[in-house]
Amino acid sequence: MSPAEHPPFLGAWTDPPEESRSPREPLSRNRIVAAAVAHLDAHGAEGLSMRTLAEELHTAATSLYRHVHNKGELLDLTVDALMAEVALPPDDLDWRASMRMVSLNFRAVLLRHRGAAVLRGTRLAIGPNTLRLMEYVCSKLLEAGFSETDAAAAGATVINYTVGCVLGEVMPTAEIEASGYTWDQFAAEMNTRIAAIPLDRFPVMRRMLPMLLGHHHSQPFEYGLDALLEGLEVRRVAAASSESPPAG
Amino acid sequence: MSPAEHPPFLGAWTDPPEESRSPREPLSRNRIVAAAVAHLDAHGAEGLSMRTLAEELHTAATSLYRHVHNKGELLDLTVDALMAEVALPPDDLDWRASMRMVSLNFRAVLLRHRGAAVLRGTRLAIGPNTLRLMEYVCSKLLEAGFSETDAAAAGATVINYTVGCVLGEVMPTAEIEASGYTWDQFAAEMNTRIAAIPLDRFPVMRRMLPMLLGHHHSQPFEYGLDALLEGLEVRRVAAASSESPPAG
DNA sequence: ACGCGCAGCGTACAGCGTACGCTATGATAA
DNA sequence: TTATCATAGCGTACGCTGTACGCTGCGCGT
Repeated sequence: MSPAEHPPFLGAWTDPPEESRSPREPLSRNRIVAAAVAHLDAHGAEGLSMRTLAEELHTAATSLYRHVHNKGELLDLTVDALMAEVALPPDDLDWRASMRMVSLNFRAVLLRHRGAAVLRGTRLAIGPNTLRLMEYVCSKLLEAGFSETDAAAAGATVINYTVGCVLGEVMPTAEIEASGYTWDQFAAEMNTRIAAIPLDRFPVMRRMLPMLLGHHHSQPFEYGLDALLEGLEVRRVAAASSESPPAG
Repeated sequence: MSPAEHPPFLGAWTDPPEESRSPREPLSRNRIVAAAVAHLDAHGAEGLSMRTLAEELHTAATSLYRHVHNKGELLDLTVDALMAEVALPPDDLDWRASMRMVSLNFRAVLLRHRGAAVLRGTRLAIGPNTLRLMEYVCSKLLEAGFSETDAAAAGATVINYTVGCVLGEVMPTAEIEASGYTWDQFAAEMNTRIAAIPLDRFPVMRRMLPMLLGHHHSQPFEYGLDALLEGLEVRRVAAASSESPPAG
């Protein structure tokens, strides 16, 4: 039973490169999704193909289809998997602090996974982790006194605002990475592109575009978020007081 | 010179189907972009290929490249072209009414062109029409008394909120159209999918998901928009009063 | 009348998602 | 132990994509 006993016409016995001796843990949805997240993080939203993904998993492209109906489903699973990373605030915070924190955490996760963030903007992926997040947001709003209609609107508002902002923040940097520029080169390029456009039709933008594109830090995001929450609070107390006016 | 004089071995003389007698107006960026918008409106974000687009223009695919560097540029031009449709409010409105109106108009345009709306969420297209819109928003905010930093943040907030919401509204309907379901079938499908998920872990969502997905009307959007504007107003007056405190 | 520039196009290629059917492996029944 | 069978994995192939390249033929300047 020693290796030498194998008939030579089958070829010299060499250990098959390593994968069949430690028989490589089997494929699974989770392993595939994890690899997809990693690939998106490393190489951005473009250029994730079933073939390259399979290669990273030391597998054939078509093998993936045993675990995933099609690429679309894989992307949806990937988006939902990301949502699991969003930490939910502790229970004792009031609704406003909770929404603030969940929005910031959400944004942080999306910025940590810029490639997948674009997908979250584009695809409707309602999986368990997404539901967990929305469940938290809506129930917190309900228990704070928002009506069902208002809670739905307010929750959607917070989430949509967050996603919209992250897309706005991610797109420029995605563009930059794609073009191989540095931030400064890109800013210069932008300036020349602005200068090229009918010259003085946009005096304000000429000064402010860098500010609008260069969301490196979270200050503008928080500015809008806090404004939004403040407005929601006003509506909440207004609704609460008009709900039981005879008591007044 | 009558048609009958043409030598028969070239085939019987029939008018070349019509395109070479009225020699079809020449290709141009504008014509291509217009066709792209039309195609996106008619067939959704998926399935816009250079070949199909060329076919609609009675042209070969590669001819398009005489007027457009690549597909990406075409998509950017398309998005920017859409922005021209956003009507700007009359001059005499105050900043809040202006922002409200520009946001509603913006949303209306994106909903009118659902296919292209997804692109606006994904691509960074800074063309003249986009700049015109941002120029208006920012200058209105500046003249209302926002500082440059705050105007940039507030403007970005309004725009990003609008885009984020529209994406949230468009995605479900896009999903529906793609799957060929009706709205009711989709709702039912969603309910079964929710029911399939670990059953009672999401009691709130079970009731509220239809509300969250079924944004047929603009009420939730306006709810959040008005809240946002109210919060921005609070910040504006606070900044204005703290800017000249010695006068108090 | 001639020549040239350039819009338009035909062909070709690499890469994509994925349907289909074979193979080999590991669990189960006898 | 041997025989059976389900199924994970894979090789091949098809139709589609974006687009590089080089030809063609029309329209304008001379």
